[in-house]
Amino acid sequence: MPAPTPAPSATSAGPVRRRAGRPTAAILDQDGITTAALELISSKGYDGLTMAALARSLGVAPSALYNHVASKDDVLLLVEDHLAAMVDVTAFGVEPWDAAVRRWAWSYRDVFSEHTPLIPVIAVLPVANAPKTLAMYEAVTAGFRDAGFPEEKIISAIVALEAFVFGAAYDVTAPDDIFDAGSLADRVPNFTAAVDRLALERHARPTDVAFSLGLEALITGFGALRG
Amino acid sequence: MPAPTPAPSATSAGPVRRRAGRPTAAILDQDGITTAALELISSKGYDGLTMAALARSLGVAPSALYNHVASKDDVLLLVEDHLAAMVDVTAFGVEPWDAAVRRWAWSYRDVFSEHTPLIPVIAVLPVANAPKTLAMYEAVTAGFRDAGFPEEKIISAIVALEAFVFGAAYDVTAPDDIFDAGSLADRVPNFTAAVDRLALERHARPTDVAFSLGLEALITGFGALRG
DNA sequence: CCAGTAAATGAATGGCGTTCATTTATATCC
DNA sequence: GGATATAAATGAACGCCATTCATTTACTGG
Repeated sequence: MPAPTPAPSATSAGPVRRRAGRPTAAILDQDGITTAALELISSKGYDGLTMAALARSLGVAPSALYNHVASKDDVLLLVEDHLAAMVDVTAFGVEPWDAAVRRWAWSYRDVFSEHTPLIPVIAVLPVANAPKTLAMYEAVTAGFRDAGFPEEKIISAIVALEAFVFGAAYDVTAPDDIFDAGSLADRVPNFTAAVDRLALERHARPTDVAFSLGLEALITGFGALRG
Repeated sequence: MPAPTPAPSATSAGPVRRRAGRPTAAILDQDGITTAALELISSKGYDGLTMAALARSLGVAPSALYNHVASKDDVLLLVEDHLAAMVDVTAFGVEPWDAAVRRWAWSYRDVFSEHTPLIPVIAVLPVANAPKTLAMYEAVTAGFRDAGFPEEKIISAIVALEAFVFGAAYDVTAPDDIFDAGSLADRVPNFTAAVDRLALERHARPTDVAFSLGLEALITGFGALRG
């Protein structure tokens, strides 16, 4: 009898109720799969994360994974939810609103800049199946509300900040010379001059300068919305 | 004798010089490949854009494509560069700076929200091989410079705006109920209340409200940097 | 007319995610 | 305590993918 396909979920809502006999000690579970996937990603990168490699690192046949996970995208969702729990939301309710947003956004960007292949998945998948991600949103929402944000604007502000964070996460992964115009440089003099001028500044990583610039503008702009 | 692999490029720098005899009328070229790819994307989506399908739509064997393109990523770069030319930069130098940025950013987001699978490619690939993309950057850079922007901040500001645009492009594609917490709703009361409150507003698409909110904050914040 | 060469072919390769009939091992019910 | 129900594991497929390469085709400059 074929095993039923599990519903897509980053964390199952506790153990499934048991009707009749079943093995006590299953080799696989979602936590183990998540851990193995994270180890594989950190050692071989996302190109190395294949269902076959994941199964091999767990000492199991690839098809066995499908008893615990509906698809490879479901594995990515498990990983995403694990990472969401690593985003720093502890400043909300402790530090002032602007400092809390700053800490959250920097940490959010740093976590996902190492995991940009997840972004297309996150952006499209409902949060209902990602409890830790949901917990992050809850903390941030409460922080905005307690800071006097009008309730109807909170989600929009978070969505805008998140969009900026995801885009900035990609930017971190870009090669240093991405803006080198090469042989076309003389066709784009203003752009080339601006790129060269920025290169003279030796303060911080360009990607961090850009992130700071945008984030501070967003914090200032959104801060004015508070009642 | 095997044909040489073409260098990755969104548009070759004119026809390759001819040493000896060669056919005058090649069936394929980069323009034709780009056009066929765009048609395929618009009819079948990015899942339907395979090298085999692309070749079939051009009446050619898949391997023939590799005489004109180095890889599938190279095809995506061709498509990206075509789309970059559709982004509206005409307001720079004509309308005031803030209005020009507004037009550019909205148009940039709208174009790429239909082509989010390109974003991971764009974010990593050097602009040297994408002349139309480079032309867009040139127009925007000149607009910032003429508006009195300090030269060392121009690229950072553009990068920040672009990050926001790319993230927002993903947001456009998200399902309407992406923030439905489902059975976990009572665990995240603040978040659920804010989501419900936003749903009461019936003015515009939520994704457009969030984009406008973020973009106006960025424009205001960056506008203050002008000399 | 011959030599040179870009462009097209078609077969082959290796990898991928996923499916499914089957087997294994156990916990509960009678 | 034996029969039963069932979740979990297996291993062999499947279809699709991007890409490679030896070979053929068709043209043109010398």
